[in-house]
Amino acid sequence: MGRRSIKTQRRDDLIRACIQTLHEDGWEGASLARIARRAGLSAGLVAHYFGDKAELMEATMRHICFALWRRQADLLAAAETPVQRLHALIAANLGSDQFSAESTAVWLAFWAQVNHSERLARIQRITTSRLASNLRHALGALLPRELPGRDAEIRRIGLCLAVLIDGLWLRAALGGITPTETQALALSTVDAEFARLANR
Amino acid sequence: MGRRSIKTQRRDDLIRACIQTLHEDGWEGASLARIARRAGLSAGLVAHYFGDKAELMEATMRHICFALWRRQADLLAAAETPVQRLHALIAANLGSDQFSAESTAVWLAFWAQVNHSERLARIQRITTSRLASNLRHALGALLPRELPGRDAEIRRIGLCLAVLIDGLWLRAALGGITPTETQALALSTVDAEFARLANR
Amino acid sequence: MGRRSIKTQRRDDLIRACIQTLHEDGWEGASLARIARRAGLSAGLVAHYFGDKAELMEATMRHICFALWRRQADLLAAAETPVQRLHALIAANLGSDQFSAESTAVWLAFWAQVNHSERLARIQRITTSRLASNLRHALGALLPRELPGRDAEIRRIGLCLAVLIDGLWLRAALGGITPTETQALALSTVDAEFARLANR
Amino acid sequence: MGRRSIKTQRRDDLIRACIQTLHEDGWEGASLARIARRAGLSAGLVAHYFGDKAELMEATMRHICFALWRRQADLLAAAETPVQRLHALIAANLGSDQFSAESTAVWLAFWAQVNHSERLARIQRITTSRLASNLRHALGALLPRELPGRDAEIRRIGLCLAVLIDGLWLRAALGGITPTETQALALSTVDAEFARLANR
DNA sequence: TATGAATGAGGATTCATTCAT
DNA sequence: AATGAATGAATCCTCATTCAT
Repeated sequence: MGRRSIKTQRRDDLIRACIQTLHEDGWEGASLARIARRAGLSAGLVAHYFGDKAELMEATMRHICFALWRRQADLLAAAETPVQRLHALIAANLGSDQFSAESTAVWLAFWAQVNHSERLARIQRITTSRLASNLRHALGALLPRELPGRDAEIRRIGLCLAVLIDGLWLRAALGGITPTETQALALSTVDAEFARLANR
Repeated sequence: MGRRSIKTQRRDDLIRACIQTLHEDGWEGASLARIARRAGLSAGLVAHYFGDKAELMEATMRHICFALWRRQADLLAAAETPVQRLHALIAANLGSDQFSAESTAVWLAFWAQVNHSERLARIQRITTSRLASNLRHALGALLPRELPGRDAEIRRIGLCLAVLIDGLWLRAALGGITPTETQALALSTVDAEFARLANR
Repeated sequence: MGRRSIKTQRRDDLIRACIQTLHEDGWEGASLARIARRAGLSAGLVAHYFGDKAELMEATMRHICFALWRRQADLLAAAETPVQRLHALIAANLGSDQFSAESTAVWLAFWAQVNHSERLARIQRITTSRLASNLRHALGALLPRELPGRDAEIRRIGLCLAVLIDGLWLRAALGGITPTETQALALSTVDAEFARLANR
Repeated sequence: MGRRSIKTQRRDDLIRACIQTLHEDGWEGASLARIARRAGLSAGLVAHYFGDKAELMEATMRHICFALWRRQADLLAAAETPVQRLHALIAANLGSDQFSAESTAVWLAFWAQVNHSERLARIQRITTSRLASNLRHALGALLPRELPGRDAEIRRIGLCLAVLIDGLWLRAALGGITPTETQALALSTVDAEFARLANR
């Protein structure tokens, strides 16, 4: 399969530099000059490969999302039981590979832009709804058929978990939590919810 | 009651305009000129009253935090039982007065800056730890003394609630949730945690 | 009646510098930096006073047109007979005050932009049609009522004179003619047209 | 007759694309990238075939001039009487083939550059003086030998016609005239001049 | 012959900030 | 207390040009 084309290579370099710069300097500090310099390239090349700063940012956000989606898909594919599938989703979202200082900081930067860029908003909506749908699907296989208010419970627990995951990313981005704690927290919340259902 | 001094009045006008501008135009779009124009003042006045753009932003964040802190204090003061105190905290953080599109959007903008401004970071840390401490205090009065691993449980449930609240703010800022749903979700999560404890 | 306001003064300075720069460096060479430097101001001030480069250019074109219109109006007002009115129009358009190297070069620069700026096109159309209407009006008082095809003749001679004037401006801008020759040429063309009418 | 060399072909493609781009986007909008894209070639090729943007522009102006010169020569060659020769010149300059929106717009773009490029100025001077000389020659055969002030009259009418032609090109470029009107106007001006001479 | 990678300069524009009034 | 004049730096972007392949 040979070497990647220069175009792909350069785009990757720039996206990687963009992520690093967003992490270290924030959205405001992420000027094209700085990003390009970090990538060892000239600023003009961004226009050449992305056309626009906005497009570079969009590509960067998509890059981060793809990594997360792929991770989810991989872990889901390896899971065999419903419980494993639920744990796979938690592990994918809170695993140390995605849940790094860089990734979370970049997400934070993007979240702040979402309301002012329809393009970014779209990517964010897709990511959110994909996780929600995966969670509901996994929960659906776990809750007994005859449970009263089953659908509502699925939605509620799914939303709770998704919100919890967002909150943990946020906290990680703000520097108040370690990856290892987070999975335990999410898992015990699942336990608690099941306990509540059993208690009814 | 007397008139507020002009200084206080102007500072308030500018902070209010700053919030509105952050909401509508985001951090990047919030230039001093725009903020001042919205306040009906000239751009030069910001220097007069705040010295700096950074200081205006800091004051704005403090303004938002104060409102949340005061709300928490008010509702806590009105609560009589431990359960009411816990509900008061949830109501203060997720009540429709704080949990508005404006407030959440402004928080989002600030979160993205926190890692690049020690001053903002300090305010954020105070807010976070104040809520955490309030939550732990309220939970401490609810969990039985003899519960094994009591302290760890308090910390865990407190963290879970705090993270959930952050996640809900985030989601509200991104436009995927209504205020009314959120309190129910938080309350039912509390129920679930208690159910889990009872189940052990 | 007192000094002009700073705003008016600065706008005038910039417009004057713009004209000079267009003359010496052409449209392409007329960067904001160069214009501002010639005016002894900083480049940022253009935004302050005009908002835009396009608006500065528009104001500059309007400035030139105003001067021409005013000159026409002044000379027309001083004219007493129909013949004097016709000569007044020629004198206004080809007089040495408007018909200078600077003015004609600026017109040349603008003409080249007219097809790519609706704003400039509008100003150009107004100028053209104002001269045409003035010419037709003056000619109307000169041609005998009973002349067959009178209206068509008025339009034709008017157009001929207007086109001749444009052509002379163009030639002046390209450096091939002196102002004094031009009025004689225009006047003799008028004579020729009248001779043709008398000959019929 | 054989195929034209690739070099000639490519140069022609680029010149044609340059004309079209000057027409549609004006001098400012005519970047090498855009011109090359319209020609279906890469931007780098311009350097290969012309060395320079300036040289491409020069070649383009020469291309337009050649077409006009050739047209004049063809029509002159077909003319048999002095009057036909004069009409031939008018027809060549105001015929619908040269007098098109494209051609006039390109001329306009070039005129605006002439004062800032000696190379372009030279081409423009040649074109102007060639037309003037042709006109004077044709007029010389028409005016009676014994006419007092004959040489001055030739120069004057020649200049008048040349200026009129320029003015008509200008007006066509600015979009205020149709080709068919123009020849009639030029011809009737010639009539008028002759009437004036006869009247003396 | 042709491409497109790469650069660096230059342009318009925005903006926080300072200062005289 | 308040304005708005003025600056200069920084940002994004466009572009002509060069060069390796």
